[in-house]
Amino acid sequence: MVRAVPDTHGEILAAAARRFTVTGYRGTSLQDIAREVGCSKATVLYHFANKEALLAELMAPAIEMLRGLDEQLGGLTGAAAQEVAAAGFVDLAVRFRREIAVLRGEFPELLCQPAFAHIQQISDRLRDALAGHSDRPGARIAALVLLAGISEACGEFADIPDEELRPALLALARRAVEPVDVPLPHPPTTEDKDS
Amino acid sequence: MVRAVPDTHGEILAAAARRFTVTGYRGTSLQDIAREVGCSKATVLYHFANKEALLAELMAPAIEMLRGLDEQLGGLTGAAAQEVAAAGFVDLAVRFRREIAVLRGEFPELLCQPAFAHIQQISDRLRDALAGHSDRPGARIAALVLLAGISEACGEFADIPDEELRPALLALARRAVEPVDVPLPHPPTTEDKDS
DNA sequence: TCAGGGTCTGACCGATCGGTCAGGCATGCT
DNA sequence: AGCATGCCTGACCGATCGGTCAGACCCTGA
Repeated sequence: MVRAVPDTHGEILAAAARRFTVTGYRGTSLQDIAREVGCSKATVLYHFANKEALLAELMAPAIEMLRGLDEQLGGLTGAAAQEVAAAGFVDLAVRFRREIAVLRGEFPELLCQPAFAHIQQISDRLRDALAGHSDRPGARIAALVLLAGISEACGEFADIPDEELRPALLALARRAVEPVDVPLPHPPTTEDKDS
Repeated sequence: MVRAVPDTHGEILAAAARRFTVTGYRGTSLQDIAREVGCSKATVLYHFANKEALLAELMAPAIEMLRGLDEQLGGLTGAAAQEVAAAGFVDLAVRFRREIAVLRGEFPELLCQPAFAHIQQISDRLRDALAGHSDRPGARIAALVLLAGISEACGEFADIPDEELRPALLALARRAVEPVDVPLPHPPTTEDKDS
């Protein structure tokens, strides 16, 4: 036994992650987290400035990976952007499915908080890339449904190992995105948007 | 002017629908709804027994349609079940996108309430049908992502007319579901589950 | 004119929320 | 021994939540 040091900070973080995935961010009180750790609510607030700071520290790795994907997507367009966006987001969703599940349905309110300032813009760009930067409604709808569906559903795949979940989601994403029409021999007419 | 009768009941219902779609069920207080209507919180609770009853009356038509779809799905299997489930759920999502958006992320807690007792089982059967009643992980994952994605995203399509949204979602659903392998001339081997 | 029922309201309730604060209690350094 | 520091706690705070209640305000019919 090298160390019996309690590491309360980490325990609180882990307990919060567990509770948030079950009852959501707003549905979990600091009292709940403290009870799960076995300490007082004041102790939770001793280790974290406030509830939002707890969430921010919990989401930091996922957000960093999302930011990295956004940079990769910077110069890409069309089918290349679709492929990178799909593979990158599937990777992110599989690895951080627990963290993403925390945001279940509370995204709109949460990303108003300063800690998640640019997430909305990043996910907008991610959706555009997945749609092949097309403005056809079908492409945008498919991209939005796919992103929302993977985000929403990945939390329920806790029993499926990563090496099985990842290819299944990726195959689904490749089927689901509306193929971009650039490689067609004859360029599309202007009526395409209304079809 | 045949009637200047206020119809406060209906106004409260409409205001609640508006607020719920923006800030969610738990994120909307009775005070918020009362403020939007222009009456007191006590008036809201005069017309509705409690907050849950308000939600139940708001969701009733959507739930009834979902129940009807469940009955249709009763005797179907394979590709037929997939097609009916996809078309039926897309119809439901398009028509009741506002109501479905209310449940954003609060599904797990809400369907514990007695008013939504059997919704969980119905949506489970809907997912099974969409997966062609296959137990392949890929099929179940695709069905779950599709249902969650449409539910989650449809609330953001307020600006897209029904006649445009419906075929786009239906085409996406048909692309996204993993095809059931019954009609194949050569029956699949047992390794298919692991591919 | 008055009684009665439907509609609405302000005041209030207990519970719970996130967050603050003074102080207790070890431990280790001087 | 005395002191400082880090960790933790119970008690408390104001705000807000869903919900209750007695009574005011109409309108209508006898």
